[in-house]
Amino acid sequence: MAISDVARVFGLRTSAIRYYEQIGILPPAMRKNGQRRYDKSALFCLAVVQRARETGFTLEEIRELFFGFPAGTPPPKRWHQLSQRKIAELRERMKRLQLMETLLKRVEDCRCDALDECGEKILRQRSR
Amino acid sequence: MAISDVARVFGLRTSAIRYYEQIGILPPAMRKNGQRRYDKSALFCLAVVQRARETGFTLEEIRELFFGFPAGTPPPKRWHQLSQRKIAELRERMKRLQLMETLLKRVEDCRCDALDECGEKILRQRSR
DNA sequence: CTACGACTTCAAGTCAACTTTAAGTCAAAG
DNA sequence: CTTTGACTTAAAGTTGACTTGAAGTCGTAG
Repeated sequence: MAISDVARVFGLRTSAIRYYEQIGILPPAMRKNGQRRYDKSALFCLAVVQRARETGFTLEEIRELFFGFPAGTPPPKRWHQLSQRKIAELRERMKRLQLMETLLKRVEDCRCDALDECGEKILRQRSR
Repeated sequence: MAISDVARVFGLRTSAIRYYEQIGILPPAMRKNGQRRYDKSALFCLAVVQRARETGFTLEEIRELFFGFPAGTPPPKRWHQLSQRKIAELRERMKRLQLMETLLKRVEDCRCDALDECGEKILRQRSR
Protein backbone atom coordinates (compact mmCIF):
# COMPACT_ATOMS: atom_id res chain seq x y z
CA MET A 1 0.00 0.00 0.00
CA ALA A 2 1.28 3.43 -0.96
CA ILE A 3 1.03 6.40 1.36
CA SER A 4 -1.81 7.99 -0.58
CA ASP A 5 -3.90 4.84 -0.21
CA VAL A 6 -3.27 4.71 3.50
CA ALA A 7 -4.20 8.37 3.72
CA ARG A 8 -7.47 7.73 1.93
CA VAL A 9 -8.35 4.72 4.05
CA PHE A 10 -7.69 6.58 7.29
CA GLY A 11 -8.97 9.96 6.21
CA LEU A 12 -5.62 11.61 6.82
CA ARG A 13 -3.32 13.74 4.68
CA THR A 14 -0.16 12.08 3.50
CA SER A 15 1.73 14.85 5.25
CA ALA A 16 0.24 13.79 8.56
CA ILE A 17 1.42 10.23 8.09
CA ARG A 18 4.93 11.38 7.25
CA TYR A 19 4.80 13.64 10.28
CA TYR A 20 3.84 10.75 12.57
CA GLU A 21 6.79 8.81 11.24
CA GLN A 22 9.07 11.80 11.62
CA ILE A 23 8.27 12.27 15.29
CA GLY A 24 8.62 8.55 15.86
CA ILE A 25 5.12 7.41 16.71
CA LEU A 26 5.01 5.37 13.51
CA PRO A 27 7.97 3.13 12.73
CA PRO A 28 9.96 4.02 9.58
CA ALA A 29 8.00 2.56 6.67
CA MET A 30 9.49 0.03 4.29
CA ARG A 31 10.66 1.54 1.01
CA LYS A 32 10.21 0.59 -2.61
CA ASN A 33 12.21 2.87 -4.89
CA GLY A 34 12.48 5.28 -2.04
CA GLN A 35 8.72 5.41 -1.59
CA ARG A 36 6.93 4.27 1.53
CA ARG A 37 4.98 1.02 1.42
CA TYR A 38 2.68 -0.07 4.21
CA ASP A 39 1.87 -3.62 5.30
CA LYS A 40 -0.76 -4.87 7.70
CA SER A 41 1.23 -4.31 10.85
CA ALA A 42 1.94 -0.72 9.82
CA LEU A 43 -1.79 -0.24 9.33
CA PHE A 44 -2.50 -1.73 12.75
CA CYS A 45 -0.05 0.68 14.27
CA LEU A 46 -1.65 3.65 12.56
CA ALA A 47 -5.08 2.41 13.61
CA VAL A 48 -3.97 2.49 17.22
CA VAL A 49 -2.60 5.98 16.78
CA GLN A 50 -5.80 7.23 15.23
CA ARG A 51 -8.03 5.63 17.80
CA ALA A 52 -5.92 7.11 20.56
CA ARG A 53 -6.18 10.55 18.95
CA GLU A 54 -9.96 10.21 18.77
CA THR A 55 -9.94 9.20 22.41
CA GLY A 56 -8.26 12.46 23.22
CA PHE A 57 -4.66 11.42 23.68
CA THR A 58 -1.96 13.78 22.54
CA LEU A 59 0.82 12.58 20.28
CA GLU A 60 3.10 12.74 23.29
CA GLU A 61 0.80 10.43 25.23
CA ILE A 62 0.67 8.09 22.26
CA ARG A 63 4.42 7.97 22.28
CA GLU A 64 4.15 7.05 25.94
CA LEU A 65 1.64 4.34 25.12
CA PHE A 66 4.09 2.75 22.70
CA PHE A 67 7.42 3.40 24.36
CA GLY A 68 6.80 4.57 27.92
CA PHE A 69 6.42 1.11 29.41
CA PRO A 70 8.80 -1.80 29.95
CA ALA A 71 8.79 -4.03 26.88
CA GLY A 72 6.15 -6.70 27.22
CA THR A 73 3.78 -4.61 29.30
CA PRO A 74 0.33 -5.75 28.10
CA PRO A 75 -1.90 -3.18 26.36
CA PRO A 76 -4.64 -3.22 29.01
CA LYS A 77 -2.21 -2.00 31.62
CA ARG A 78 -0.89 0.67 29.27
CA TRP A 79 -4.31 1.92 28.28
CA HIS A 80 -5.51 1.87 31.84
CA GLN A 81 -2.67 3.97 33.15
CA LEU A 82 -3.08 6.61 30.47
CA SER A 83 -6.85 6.58 30.87
CA GLN A 84 -6.67 7.52 34.52
CA ARG A 85 -5.06 10.85 33.74
CA LYS A 86 -7.24 11.41 30.74
CA ILE A 87 -10.50 10.86 32.56
CA ALA A 88 -9.56 13.46 35.15
CA GLU A 89 -8.67 15.85 32.38
CA LEU A 90 -11.97 15.10 30.70
CA ARG A 91 -13.89 15.96 33.83
CA GLU A 92 -12.08 19.28 34.05
CA ARG A 93 -12.97 20.08 30.50
CA MET A 94 -16.60 19.11 31.08
CA LYS A 95 -16.72 21.44 34.06
CA ARG A 96 -15.24 24.21 31.98
CA LEU A 97 -17.86 23.70 29.29
CA GLN A 98 -20.60 23.69 31.89
CA LEU A 99 -19.30 26.96 33.30
CA MET A 100 -19.34 28.39 29.82
CA GLU A 101 -22.90 27.22 29.39
CA THR A 102 -23.94 28.86 32.65
CA LEU A 103 -22.27 32.10 31.67
CA LEU A 104 -23.86 31.96 28.24
CA LYS A 105 -27.27 31.65 29.81
CA ARG A 106 -26.54 34.52 32.13
CA VAL A 107 -25.54 36.62 29.15
CA GLU A 108 -29.05 36.21 27.87
CA ASP A 109 -30.34 38.10 30.89
CA CYS A 110 -28.40 41.22 29.96
CA ARG A 111 -30.55 44.35 30.00
CA CYS A 112 -27.78 46.90 29.77
CA ASP A 113 -27.93 49.95 27.56
CA ALA A 114 -24.17 50.09 26.93
CA LEU A 115 -21.25 47.69 27.22
CA ASP A 116 -19.72 49.87 29.92
CA GLU A 117 -22.73 49.06 32.03
CA CYS A 118 -22.11 45.34 31.49
CA GLY A 119 -18.59 45.79 32.78
CA GLU A 120 -19.81 47.71 35.80
CA LYS A 121 -22.25 44.95 36.72
CA ILE A 122 -19.62 42.27 36.28
CA LEU A 123 -17.25 44.08 38.63
CA ARG A 124 -19.97 44.67 41.19
CA GLN A 125 -20.97 41.03 41.14
CA ARG A 126 -17.39 39.86 41.40
CA SER A 127 -16.54 42.00 44.39
CA ARG A 128 -19.32 40.38 46.36
CA MET B 1 -4.41 52.63 38.46
CA ALA B 2 -1.16 51.34 37.00
CA ILE B 3 -1.03 48.34 34.74
CA SER B 4 0.40 46.08 37.42
CA ASP B 5 -2.51 46.88 39.72
CA VAL B 6 -4.99 46.11 37.01
CA ALA B 7 -3.18 42.87 36.30
CA ARG B 8 -3.38 41.89 39.96
CA VAL B 9 -7.05 42.75 40.25
CA PHE B 10 -7.94 40.77 37.14
CA GLY B 11 -5.49 37.94 37.61
CA LEU B 12 -3.80 38.68 34.29
CA ARG B 13 -0.21 39.32 33.28
CA THR B 14 0.61 42.86 32.33
CA SER B 15 1.74 41.51 28.98
CA ALA B 16 -1.77 40.22 28.34
CA ILE B 17 -3.27 43.62 28.99
CA ARG B 18 -0.80 45.31 26.66
CA TYR B 19 -1.57 42.62 24.11
CA TYR B 20 -5.31 43.30 24.31
CA GLU B 21 -4.62 46.93 23.71
CA GLN B 22 -2.27 46.15 20.86
CA ILE B 23 -4.83 44.08 19.00
CA GLY B 24 -7.44 46.72 19.62
CA ILE B 25 -9.90 45.05 21.96
CA LEU B 26 -8.95 47.48 24.69
CA PRO B 27 -8.82 51.19 23.84
CA PRO B 28 -5.40 52.85 24.11
CA ALA B 29 -4.90 53.63 27.79
CA MET B 30 -4.30 57.13 29.07
CA ARG B 31 -0.65 57.90 29.78
CA LYS B 32 1.16 59.48 32.67
CA ASN B 33 4.87 59.91 31.95
CA GLY B 34 4.42 57.44 29.15
CA GLN B 35 2.95 54.83 31.47
CA ARG B 36 -0.55 53.47 31.18
CA ARG B 37 -3.14 54.58 33.71
CA TYR B 38 -6.55 52.98 33.96
CA ASP B 39 -9.79 54.60 35.02
CA LYS B 40 -13.13 53.05 35.80
CA SER B 41 -14.35 52.84 32.26
CA ALA B 42 -11.16 51.11 31.19
CA LEU B 43 -11.73 48.58 33.96
CA PHE B 44 -15.31 48.06 32.83
CA CYS B 45 -14.07 47.38 29.36
CA LEU B 46 -11.53 44.86 30.57
CA ALA B 47 -14.17 43.23 32.76
CA VAL B 48 -16.32 42.67 29.70
CA VAL B 49 -13.37 41.21 27.83
CA GLN B 50 -12.53 38.86 30.65
CA ARG B 51 -16.09 37.71 31.16
CA ALA B 52 -16.43 37.07 27.47
CA ARG B 53 -13.21 35.03 27.50
CA GLU B 54 -14.54 32.96 30.41
CA THR B 55 -17.74 32.47 28.49
CA GLY B 56 -15.72 30.95 25.69
CA PHE B 57 -15.53 33.78 23.21
CA THR B 58 -12.35 34.19 21.21
CA LEU B 59 -10.59 37.52 21.04
CA GLU B 60 -11.87 37.81 17.50
CA GLU B 61 -15.44 37.36 18.69
CA ILE B 62 -14.86 39.91 21.40
CA ARG B 63 -13.71 42.35 18.78
CA GLU B 64 -16.96 41.59 17.00
CA LEU B 65 -18.90 42.22 20.19
CA PHE B 66 -17.39 45.67 20.49
CA PHE B 67 -17.05 46.74 16.88
CA GLY B 68 -19.05 44.35 14.73
CA PHE B 69 -22.40 46.05 15.24
CA PRO B 70 -23.80 49.41 14.18
CA ALA B 71 -22.99 51.99 16.85
CA GLY B 72 -25.78 52.12 19.40
CA THR B 73 -26.75 48.47 19.09
CA PRO B 74 -27.74 47.53 22.63
CA PRO B 75 -25.64 44.91 24.45
CA PRO B 76 -28.45 42.34 24.76
CA LYS B 77 -28.72 42.14 21.01
CA ARG B 78 -24.96 41.84 20.64
CA TRP B 79 -24.59 39.14 23.26
CA HIS B 80 -27.54 37.25 21.91
CA GLN B 81 -26.23 37.12 18.39
CA LEU B 82 -22.81 35.89 19.45
CA SER B 83 -24.34 33.43 21.89
CA GLN B 84 -26.25 31.65 19.19
CA ARG B 85 -23.12 30.56 17.42
CA LYS B 86 -21.34 29.81 20.64
CA ILE B 87 -24.05 27.57 22.00
CA ALA B 88 -23.93 25.45 18.87
CA GLU B 89 -20.17 25.25 19.18
CA LEU B 90 -20.52 24.29 22.81
CA ARG B 91 -22.86 21.44 21.93
CA GLU B 92 -20.31 20.15 19.41
CA ARG B 93 -17.59 20.22 21.99
CA MET B 94 -19.80 18.45 24.51
CA LYS B 95 -20.48 15.74 21.96
CA ARG B 96 -16.79 15.41 21.29
CA LEU B 97 -16.05 15.02 24.98
CA GLN B 98 -18.80 12.43 25.29
CA LEU B 99 -17.33 10.49 22.39
CA MET B 100 -13.97 10.61 24.09
CA GLU B 101 -15.56 9.35 27.28
CA THR B 102 -17.18 6.46 25.43
CA LEU B 103 -13.92 5.55 23.77
CA LEU B 104 -12.08 5.80 27.06
CA LYS B 105 -14.53 3.37 28.62
CA ARG B 106 -14.13 1.01 25.70
CA VAL B 107 -10.37 1.17 26.12
CA GLU B 108 -10.86 -0.31 29.56
CA ASP B 109 -12.23 -3.47 27.95
CA CYS B 110 -9.00 -4.16 26.11
CA ARG B 111 -7.79 -7.71 26.57
CA CYS B 112 -5.12 -7.69 23.87
CA ASP B 113 -1.70 -9.21 24.35
CA ALA B 114 0.05 -6.77 22.02
CA LEU B 115 -0.69 -3.34 20.59
CA ASP B 116 -0.75 -4.81 17.09
CA GLU B 117 -3.74 -6.82 18.18
CA CYS B 118 -5.49 -3.63 19.31
CA GLY B 119 -4.95 -2.17 15.87
CA GLU B 120 -6.29 -5.29 14.22
CA LYS B 121 -9.47 -5.17 16.28
CA ILE B 122 -9.98 -1.50 15.59
CA LEU B 123 -9.73 -2.06 11.86
CA ARG B 124 -12.07 -5.04 11.98
CA GLN B 125 -14.64 -3.07 13.96
CA ARG B 126 -14.39 -0.11 11.66
CA SER B 127 -14.87 -2.05 8.46
CA ARG B 128 -18.20 -3.31 9.73
C1' DC C 1 12.51 12.36 -25.34
C1' DT C 2 9.42 14.49 -22.53
C1' DA C 3 5.71 15.29 -19.82
C1' DC C 4 2.98 13.83 -15.92
C1' DG C 5 1.70 12.52 -11.46
C1' DA C 6 3.07 10.75 -7.27
C1' DC C 7 6.39 10.44 -4.47
C1' DT C 8 10.77 12.26 -1.71
C1' DT C 9 13.27 15.65 1.88
C1' DC C 10 13.92 19.60 4.61
C1' DA C 11 12.68 23.95 6.13
C1' DA C 12 9.45 27.09 7.05
C1' DG C 13 4.67 28.54 7.76
C1' DT C 14 0.05 28.27 10.29
C1' DC C 15 -3.29 29.01 14.20
C1' DA C 16 -4.54 31.54 18.90
C1' DA C 17 -3.33 33.83 22.69
C1' DC C 18 -0.11 35.10 24.80
C1' DT C 19 4.94 35.35 26.84
C1' DT C 20 9.63 36.44 26.62
C1' DT C 21 13.53 39.13 25.47
C1' DA C 22 16.30 43.08 24.55
C1' DA C 23 17.03 47.63 24.90
C1' DG C 24 15.56 51.75 26.68
C1' DT C 25 12.95 55.48 29.87
C1' DC C 26 11.58 57.32 34.22
C1' DA C 27 10.84 58.63 39.17
C1' DA C 28 11.91 57.94 43.67
C1' DA C 29 15.30 56.19 47.19
C1' DG C 30 19.82 56.08 49.12
C1' DC D 1 24.90 60.42 41.19
C1' DT D 2 23.57 55.88 40.99
C1' DT D 3 20.82 52.24 41.72
C1' DT D 4 16.42 50.09 41.81
C1' DG D 5 12.05 48.70 40.18
C1' DA D 6 8.38 49.41 37.24
C1' DC D 7 7.33 50.74 33.25
C1' DT D 8 7.95 51.31 27.75
C1' DT D 9 8.51 49.31 22.76
C1' DA D 10 9.10 46.04 18.93
C1' DA D 11 10.23 41.71 17.68
C1' DA D 12 10.72 37.09 18.34
C1' DG D 13 9.48 32.80 20.74
C1' DT D 14 5.99 29.28 22.60
C1' DT D 15 2.59 25.33 22.11
C1' DG D 16 0.66 21.12 19.33
C1' DA D 17 -0.37 19.13 15.29
C1' DC D 18 0.09 19.54 11.37
C1' DT D 19 0.47 21.91 6.40
C1' DT D 20 2.85 24.16 2.80
C1' DG D 21 6.59 25.19 -0.29
C1' DA D 22 10.68 24.42 -2.87
C1' DA D 23 13.43 21.49 -5.24
C1' DG D 24 14.36 17.07 -6.64
C1' DT D 25 13.53 11.75 -7.99
C1' DC D 26 10.84 7.91 -10.17
C1' DG D 27 8.21 5.05 -13.31
C1' DT D 28 5.10 5.16 -16.91
C1' DA D 29 2.32 6.95 -21.03
C1' DG D 30 2.53 9.18 -25.28
